[in-house]
Amino acid sequence: MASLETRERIIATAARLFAQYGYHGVSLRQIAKETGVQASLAQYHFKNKESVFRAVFERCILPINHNRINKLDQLTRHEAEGREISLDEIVRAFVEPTVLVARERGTSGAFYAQLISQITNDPQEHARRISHEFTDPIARHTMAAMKSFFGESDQEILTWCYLFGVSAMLGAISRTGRARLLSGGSCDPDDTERVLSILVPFIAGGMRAVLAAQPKAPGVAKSKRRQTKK
Amino acid sequence: MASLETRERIIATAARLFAQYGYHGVSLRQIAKETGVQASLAQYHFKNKESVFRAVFERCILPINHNRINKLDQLTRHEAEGREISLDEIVRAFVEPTVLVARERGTSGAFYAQLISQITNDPQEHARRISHEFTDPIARHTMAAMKSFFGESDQEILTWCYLFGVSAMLGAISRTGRARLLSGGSCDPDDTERVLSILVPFIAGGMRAVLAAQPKAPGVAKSKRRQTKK
DNA sequence: GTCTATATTTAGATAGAC
DNA sequence: GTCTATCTAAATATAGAC
Repeated sequence: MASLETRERIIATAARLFAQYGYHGVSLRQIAKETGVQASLAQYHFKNKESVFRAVFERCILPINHNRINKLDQLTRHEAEGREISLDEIVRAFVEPTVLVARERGTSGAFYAQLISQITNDPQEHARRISHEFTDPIARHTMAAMKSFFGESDQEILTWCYLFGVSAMLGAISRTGRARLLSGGSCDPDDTERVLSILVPFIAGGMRAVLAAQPKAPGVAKSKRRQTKK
Repeated sequence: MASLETRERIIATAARLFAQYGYHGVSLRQIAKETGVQASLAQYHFKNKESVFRAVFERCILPINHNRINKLDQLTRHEAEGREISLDEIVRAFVEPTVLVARERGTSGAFYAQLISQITNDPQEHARRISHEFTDPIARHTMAAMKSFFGESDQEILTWCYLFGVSAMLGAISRTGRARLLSGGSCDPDDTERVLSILVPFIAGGMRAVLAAQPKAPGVAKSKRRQTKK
């Protein structure tokens, strides 16, 4: 087997195992064994566990971020051409790529979703480093796209709303079986369009309600803000 | 040192370590060492790692759940006495106890918050068992209190909204430093009243927006639903 | 690039002395 | 209840043959 092929196979196995058992729940030996290679070979291709995890997460997050940026930039272009953009459209642009990947069949998508879920709210150093490198830039990009709804000065509310939105999305993509269980079977986590049709208005509506509940900032003229209704 | 005292000290150390490094990131030996006892003593008090984790999580979740039930039942009583209850009040009743514990000073509250965050979206067996035992009952209790806002038949939307709300709360209590970082310092995660004043309308407003976006169920008379406005 | 072999640590768990 | 001692399994990591 060619070297590059082996590397790829190790990454695919690692994605599955890290998603299932978490960073510390998996050993390099286990990854090598389930890939069908020797442990020392995994250590030849990646020198340690963290670099395997980085490779896996990079594989997971790059296409999602690419997709998110494309959708956001497309909305920005439409706006420049005069069409009015709704907050719902921006929210959909930032949650849809992840939700779709999470429900892909026959790919590592479900594992990727679980990795994102693990990294996002984990306080550990290795998780913070990865989140900072791979997800902070796209966070800023998304927040910039939402900024005119929040008023230029309101970085605090914008940030909290973004973080609450991202977290809500994690509830939609993590495979705990809890939605089915608590709903008595009426929730179908695999029906992505249905999930998005609830998740998107939840996040966008939540943001609008927060804005409506805040006392208006004195220095910001009303005309400088976009309206928040659909 | 008395036996019960030692047991308690082990639990306190374990809470800190599990919160910091996750279930697989901690060994019994490490817990024992940092408690200042022999490893075999930890194995005398708890027979294995999972039972230590269970003891820690139980310690963490019982007072929070107790507080949540009290607040919800108080609202139900007020409603029986004729006062109209808002969705915001119910949401606050279910997020406030956790957010307050998460920001307590001088207790294990911050660690407890991180444990809840770990358990909630983790697909692993040990996490699912604990979540099922300790958090599903309170989830059903909370959803029952929200039911009249959603219509009796709409278990699906109610469940998704509850899960999105819980996840959004996790974004508010996990200590990743991301809020401060992305906001350029204007977010203060330790200002609990401020965080709640954004989190509560976010969740309640999200739920209202989801309800508003759904086509009305044909069999449910409008009079059977509570109004969803504040 | 892939393998065997091995050095070194650390893990979970138990037996038995006090 | 607390300790020492120890078993067994598994981890990371490296050296060196092919």
